[in-house]
Amino acid sequence: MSATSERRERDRAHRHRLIITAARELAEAEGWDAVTTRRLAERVEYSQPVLYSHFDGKDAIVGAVALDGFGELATHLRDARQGAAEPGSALRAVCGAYLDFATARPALYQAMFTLPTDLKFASADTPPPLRACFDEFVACYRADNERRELHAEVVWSALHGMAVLSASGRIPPSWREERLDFLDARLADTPA
Amino acid sequence: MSATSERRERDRAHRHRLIITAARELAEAEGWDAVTTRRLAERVEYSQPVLYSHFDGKDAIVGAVALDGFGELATHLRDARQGAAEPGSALRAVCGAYLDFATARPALYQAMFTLPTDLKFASADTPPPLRACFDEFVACYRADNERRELHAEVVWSALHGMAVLSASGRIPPSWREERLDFLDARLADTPA
DNA sequence: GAACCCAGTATAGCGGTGCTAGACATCCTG
DNA sequence: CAGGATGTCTAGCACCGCTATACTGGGTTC
Repeated sequence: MSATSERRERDRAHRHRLIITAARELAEAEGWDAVTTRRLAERVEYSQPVLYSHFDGKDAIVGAVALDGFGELATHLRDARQGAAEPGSALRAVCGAYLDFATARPALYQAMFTLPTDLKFASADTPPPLRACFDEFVACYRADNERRELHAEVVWSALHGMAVLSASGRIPPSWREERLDFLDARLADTPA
Repeated sequence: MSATSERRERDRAHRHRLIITAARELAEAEGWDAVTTRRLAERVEYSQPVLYSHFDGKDAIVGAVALDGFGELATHLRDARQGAAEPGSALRAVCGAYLDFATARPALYQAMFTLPTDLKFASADTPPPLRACFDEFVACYRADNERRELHAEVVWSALHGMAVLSASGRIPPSWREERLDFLDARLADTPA
């Protein structure tokens, strides 16, 4: 029983990932409106009910894509922070990387922040990748800064606001760099 | 022909508003998912096609509700700014009023910022109420500040980010005041 | 005053949605 | 090799946004 059931479980996990990546590719190619359960099923070459044996519903699929996105965003931010020439420029680098991510993968960003998902953010069971993203902002402040978490929250809020307001054309995309410089100048850690 | 047709036009305008307020009330009571064209038609006691004689589609109805929201937000922000004891506390008052509005009317705020609408924000034809909201932030900075518009954009972005991130439970709602104080302290106009 | 006309309304229906019950096949187990 | 569990598909439900078509009742004209 073990060998075959193990293989089945592998196949199942493989198909699980297949559904997630197919949903993401379809969304990035044609937008989330095009991601219907029928089209998704057709794309993975299974019938609709199979999707429901892997996920509780469409929202859960979107949530799985979003979770992937948080994982990628976390590494993206970490790379930017660690690649900064000096500690003082870490925040600026992370902020730029954040907006890059949001504009480069709009569909993914949409799944992470504006689409209805099954992701729970209630309390201690925050998904680790989401926490990892937040921690990248926190890490831009000195450890002895008692309010570094609060600062990180505000920075993240500002970046998210800039991302969605510029994506919907409510603020002009032209002065992106100036906004980022301003944000960095005003919200960065005060040097010791 | 004039008297009756004028009355008809009045009736029509009245019904136009009836649809908008019905959509808004339904959304605020049961969320936007519950606002379907059928339920909305039933609520205004007309049949579905009547909605389409007033609006291009559901998105346009949401857009009309959103436009109402921007008008209300503008006056709300103006009241807060003008009610500030001294010019130096205007920004703080406006920011507080903004978050109050977002948390007090979540469905309305959703229509204004996250739902798909027909509102055009492309270029010069920005809807006046939206421009009025933005101008309230600008007015919190001195007129000789050359970058007051840029500052206003960043403040608005931060507030919007705080509104949606706390509404979705990604940042804790507890430290709201501290975040606002921090935002005001760092982003306010530098005194002359 | 009667015939006409037309704006405005409702009925009924189209193609699509997310989701699921039941029939069916396929493979492991005893 | 039969029995049973596992897994998949077909078919369909209730609902969605939206619209073509039929109808009706008031205003206009002869």
